[in-house]
Amino acid sequence: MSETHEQLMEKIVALSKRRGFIFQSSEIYGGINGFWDYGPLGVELKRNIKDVWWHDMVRRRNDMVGLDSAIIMNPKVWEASGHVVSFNDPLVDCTGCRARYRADQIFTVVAAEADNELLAAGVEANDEQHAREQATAAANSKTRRRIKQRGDDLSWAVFRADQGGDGRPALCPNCNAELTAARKFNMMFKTFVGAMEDSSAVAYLRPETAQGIFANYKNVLDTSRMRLPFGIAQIGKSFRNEINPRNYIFRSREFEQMEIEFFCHASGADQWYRYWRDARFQWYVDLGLTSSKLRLRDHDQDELAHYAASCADVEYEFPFGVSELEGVANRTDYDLSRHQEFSGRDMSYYDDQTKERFIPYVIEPSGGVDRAALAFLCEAYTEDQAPDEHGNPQPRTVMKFHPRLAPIKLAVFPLVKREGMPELAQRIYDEATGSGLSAFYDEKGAVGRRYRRQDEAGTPFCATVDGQSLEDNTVTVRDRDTLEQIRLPADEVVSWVAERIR
RNA sequence: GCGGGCGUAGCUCAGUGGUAGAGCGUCACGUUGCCAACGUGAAUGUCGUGAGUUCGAAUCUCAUCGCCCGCUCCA
Repeated sequence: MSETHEQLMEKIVALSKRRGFIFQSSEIYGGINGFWDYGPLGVELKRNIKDVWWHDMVRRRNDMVGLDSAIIMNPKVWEASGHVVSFNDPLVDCTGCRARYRADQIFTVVAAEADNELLAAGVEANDEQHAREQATAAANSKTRRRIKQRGDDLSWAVFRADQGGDGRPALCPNCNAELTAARKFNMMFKTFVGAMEDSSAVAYLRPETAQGIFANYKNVLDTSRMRLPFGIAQIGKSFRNEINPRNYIFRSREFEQMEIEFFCHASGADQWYRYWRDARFQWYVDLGLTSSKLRLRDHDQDELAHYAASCADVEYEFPFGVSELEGVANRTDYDLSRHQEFSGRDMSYYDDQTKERFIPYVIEPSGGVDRAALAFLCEAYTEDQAPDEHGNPQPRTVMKFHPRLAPIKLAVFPLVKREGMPELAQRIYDEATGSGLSAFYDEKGAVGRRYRRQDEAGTPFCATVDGQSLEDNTVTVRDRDTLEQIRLPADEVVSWVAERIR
């Protein structure tokens, strides 16, 4: 990350605090790593993101229904989902060069003839065969020749760093020093349900909202009269005990997800996968992430999780690097099959048309609300020039949020604080808030300063009551991005703004 | 978790052992008639937290918490 990118990120963080978008959690007690609070402007931004998503993905569609499932579920859910066993990363540290690795990706290869050890090396590899080849290739020429000569007479030992080699320590791929024993971190937060804090009372804070959808799939099917293909959508908090939260609100231990599980027949899964991948990408574009900073990246085959047939990431180029906003995956029938197996409940679907019974495939678009909020903050942050009272250009900081996402839609000012201007401005403000518009009234100080304050909050429109207003009942409306002003009848301002934030 | 950098007013930062500072912001009054830094005045800090050294610590030592960068990780 270059110096200027760091500085840009720092400016965005500073503005977010200064204007009340985002605060560190428990700041008065020194904070707590990986947790964040949203201030008055931040909560409006975040709520707008969720509202727009819910509107676009659920209410506007006839093939989607919503759900709000509990954060704490029966722990068996997480056994079925695989999180209890595999939602962890066994890690090892090098005692020599202090590097850290995922233990399941590190192999130690030992080749010996009788008691004479020819080769003992650590390598990064996907399986034993590759590990052996890589270790051999990395050895010096004399050793390579010896290995080739001796061939089958050699005894080989290849073991993974998290599985141990009969008491023999694993070796570092970088410096060949000994690695520490593997330590496991399950990333699920544990808690206890009820009065007894024993193993039978252990429960987990959900690491994803998706399982609440799968667990309710039958309930929804039986009660909503939905038929395939259809989706269930949910927005909610999830928790992951990240080893190392980083990059502001990007990787937090408590975060919010917007997830869809879209159920369909296996034969249509690939088509629906491509549909949702493109639709979700376009959603971000439509909300203002139009720059070249937004990408859609298909995963390579070897990058896929074991349950996924295909997967794509919507990525955004943050100041700290390109990172994932949302993942869209074809999860096949893996999840429902697992729940059928673990719960003993039938998860199949009967199609009256084709007389076919099957377990549906699932397409999962899974987005992070906080990551989206951060992307919109980064995208909105703009420094440009605006003229001062003498017409000389001055630097200006403005948050160019899409009007649908802007925390405040309309600010209302009296040009000066007298001659009845505050009264008319107040009436317009009351009408705005009364009709559900997020609005702000300000009569203090010079009007130019009030405009600039709203620029930092990202308010798209400012209405100003002036002397002429008192004669013909019109006001000026100023555009945040162009600074242009138009004159509108005072009683049309609210509907004019409402029109532009749909 | 390892290594490096950092933590002083709401924000950005100065202050290397002797009374806690600046700019911006905020608030009040005045001025102001459409785009920040006009005038006058005001508030704001256990110098991240806790211990230690010292006659005396923002400053030195240790611990701890948090932030940033790299490694690592990322369902």
